[in-house]
Amino acid sequence: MLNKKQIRFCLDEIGKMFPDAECELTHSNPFELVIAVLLSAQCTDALVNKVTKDLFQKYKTPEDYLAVPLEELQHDIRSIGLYRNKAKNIQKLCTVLLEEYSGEVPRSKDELVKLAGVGRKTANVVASVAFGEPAIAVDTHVERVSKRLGICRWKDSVIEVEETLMKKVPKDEWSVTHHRLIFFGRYHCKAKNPNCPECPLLEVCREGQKRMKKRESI
DNA sequence: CTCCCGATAT
DNA sequence: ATATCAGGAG
Repeated sequence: MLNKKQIRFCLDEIGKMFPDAECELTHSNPFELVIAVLLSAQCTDALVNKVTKDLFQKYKTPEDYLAVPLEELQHDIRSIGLYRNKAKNIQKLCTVLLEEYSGEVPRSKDELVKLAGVGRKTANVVASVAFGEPAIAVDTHVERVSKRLGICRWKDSVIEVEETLMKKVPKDEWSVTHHRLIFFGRYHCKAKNPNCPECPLLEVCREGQKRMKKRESI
């Protein structure tokens, strides 16, 4: 496990690598962001953006998503994958938005996670990106990177990872750090071929050092 | 825990 | 061919 100083080093170095890390899901309001993040489960941002380009032209409001049959919405998001669950959740979510929140996206995480298809990660993203609340959404990248670096333990659950990050990262850096960890995981510390040889964190990364040794022996 | 699921990179 | 992708619900 990394100590406080080592974690500070990691955050600073990752900050240098990705100073402008931000949400890559295209959206122009909180409602579009909720839809985009919901769609992004187990799917790349690039593909979500490709689909939402047309989707957001056709559907502007919760009413619009409820005005078409479920099958039509399924068809419109089919290329995303998991489209049956996602289409159903979007219509459920829109119903609740209209009935409980007069068509607006609620700001608090507690309200957000109650919406269909919105779990802890999505709620954190929306709270952070749309409403400026300090939050650390733990997705596949944040989890993998935190575990490889030794910011948390390998066996930690996503909630434990989130709690550890909130404890070890200053609150005013939560949102930036969250995005930088995603960029680091997406473009450098990738699931398949992490770029350990060119990693500025190699000196503190046990996983990276392990992988480098494995390379030498081949 | 399993299921949902197509697109893309490797 | 197979792993992976800004997960969530039952």
